[in-house]
Amino acid sequence: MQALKTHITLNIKTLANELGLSIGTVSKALRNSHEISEGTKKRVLAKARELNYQVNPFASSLRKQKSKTIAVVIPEVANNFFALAINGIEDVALAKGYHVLIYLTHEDVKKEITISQLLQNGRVDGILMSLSAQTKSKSHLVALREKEIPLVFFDRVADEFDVPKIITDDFDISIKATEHLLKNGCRQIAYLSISNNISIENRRRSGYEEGLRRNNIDIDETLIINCEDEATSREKIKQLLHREKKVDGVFASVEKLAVMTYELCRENNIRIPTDLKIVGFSNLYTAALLNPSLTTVTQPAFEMGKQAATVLFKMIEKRGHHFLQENTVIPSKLIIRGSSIE
Amino acid sequence: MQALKTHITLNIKTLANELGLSIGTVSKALRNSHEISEGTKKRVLAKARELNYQVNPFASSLRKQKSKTIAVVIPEVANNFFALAINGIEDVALAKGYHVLIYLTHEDVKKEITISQLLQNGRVDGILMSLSAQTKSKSHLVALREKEIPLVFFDRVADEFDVPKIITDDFDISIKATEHLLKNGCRQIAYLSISNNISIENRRRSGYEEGLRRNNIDIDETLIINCEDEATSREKIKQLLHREKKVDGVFASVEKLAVMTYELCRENNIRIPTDLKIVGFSNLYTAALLNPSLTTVTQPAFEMGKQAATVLFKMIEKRGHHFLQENTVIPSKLIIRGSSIE
DNA sequence: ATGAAAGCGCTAACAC
DNA sequence: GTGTTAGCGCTTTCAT
Repeated sequence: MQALKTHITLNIKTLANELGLSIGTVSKALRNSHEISEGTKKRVLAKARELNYQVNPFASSLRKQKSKTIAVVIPEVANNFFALAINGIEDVALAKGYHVLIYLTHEDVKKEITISQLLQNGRVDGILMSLSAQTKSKSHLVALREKEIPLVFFDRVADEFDVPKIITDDFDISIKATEHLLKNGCRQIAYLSISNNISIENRRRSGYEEGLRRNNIDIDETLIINCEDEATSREKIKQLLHREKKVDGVFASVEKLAVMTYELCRENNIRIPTDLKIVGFSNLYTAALLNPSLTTVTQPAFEMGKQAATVLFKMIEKRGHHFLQENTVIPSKLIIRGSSIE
Repeated sequence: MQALKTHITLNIKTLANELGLSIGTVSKALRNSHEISEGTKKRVLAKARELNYQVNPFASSLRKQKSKTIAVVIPEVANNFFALAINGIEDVALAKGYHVLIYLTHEDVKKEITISQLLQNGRVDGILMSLSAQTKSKSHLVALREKEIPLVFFDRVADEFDVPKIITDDFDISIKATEHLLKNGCRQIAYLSISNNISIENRRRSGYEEGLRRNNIDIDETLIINCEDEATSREKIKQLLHREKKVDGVFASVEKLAVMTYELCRENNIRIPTDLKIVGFSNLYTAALLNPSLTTVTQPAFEMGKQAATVLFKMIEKRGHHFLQENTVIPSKLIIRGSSIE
């Protein structure tokens, strides 16, 4: 038994009936086809507005095999970098008339895999992704590629994976940050890593090591702390701060770890910058107001999001896959504040 | 010999052909219908997994008139409150198998209206919204209601609009915050308002006024600053800090304004808390690390998001029931830190 | 327990 | 310049 229709659905058919036109004509008029006379177009548009007619997106998507939607897959949203990147993405998407679906992995590769599977069914025309700290295997990404869904990485990228990537100059800026600490007297500089599985991380870490090397400082593996596991990283950093051979500098590869170090210093009466100097990757908008103000490597988060979306739309529109080499590097800034100089 | 790439779409029909079943049977098996024998279900599921078959979401949505998608419409994402709220929302949505579209108004009511229009076409099954500071007229919301799209407000709500609302105890906590400043010696307390058009704002402001009233302090309208316009609010606050009759306390209704006050105090050599005491609504996770640490009214952002989504899904599932009275109030916490006590 | 078939609302190829 | 119609892929009623 068919459910009673309480009110007539406002579809292209009712619109056509109202106008005494065929649905084909109305459809074309709505899409501003050159086949249709100006007069008819005007009439149709006026009626559509009058009745507040909206095209059914599912019927349209089904027919056209396009969703006008992109997905943004990121580890976290309560993070200044990603929040700003979303702003950039949304900016471009809005201008293109696209919708933005958001998926959070919470740094959990299992979620990343689940989400990647969800996105294989054509729900989105393209995907912007920043990998979770846990991600090692890339089979879920391969599956996406096999479905030929345009994919762009930003910030947390898989180097060996052949898609466009939007990154910052992690290596160079990390050298700069490390040398800045060295110049300010640090000799035992620890590196706080968010993972050792992701390319971004390796690039930052390599920059740190290169910075030491250039200044003839031996690399001490025990100063490189893997803070992948949120639960244990606090304890690891605490131990680091209390080790016999005093640590006098910390380079944090992500904001969260810089803040954690601040908290631990406070709890353990370690003075910044006197006892310990700190530099951290961060888009914290209160960096200058911290006690002491935090020296940051500030990423062009908004620009990176914007650029990532721009490249993705190029791929979506050109359906050709000649963007594989397109790697965009946008420079970060080292902003020197109180935490790294006396 | 490589075969020509014949683009065979993996749809329910190919799946049915592979299995030697009808598409109807396959469809039912996939949805675990009781009409289908266990054996067939197993066979279908196995094959679906083997071929990595995924239901086409648009065909399914078109047929079922359900999108399995909700929209979140918020003023900003680079804001700790909203970012945490999204976490809560995403949490619930994921568990329900729903997708989350995100729309940012950037506090611009024009964008809010455009977005509301976009969402009238059935693209989403429900909407979670936090109003822009500019929003006065509600006709765009009326349109949404006329289309019978489930709608839930959170945080920035329109009081007079008959939909479920998830808020915090703005009035009570604002009294508490104001009285806290009074107890600590403030007599000229300014209130920084993000708008005078939105209910949330009125509730916070009323709490501030009630706090003064209870302590027999006259309300001075010149101490209530409307910071709706981002461009001019910095200047307004600056003037406030320099007025003849010295301001000795500031209650900021949103995080951004508290931070702005910090910045201005620094620039103008005003000492916190000696010269000026500050309390602000904020979910800043570095509040304790600021110089001085910031006394905050901390909202249960994650919980509010979660609750908002939960109520929305109730509405979506029960189609046309009466949640109109359902107002949920989740208490905030006043966390006293260095900016408000000597 | 399975199959056939009618449409969900739209677009585009083709007919006039 | 306008109309007709065949699907897009799926769900669901009804028939078997």
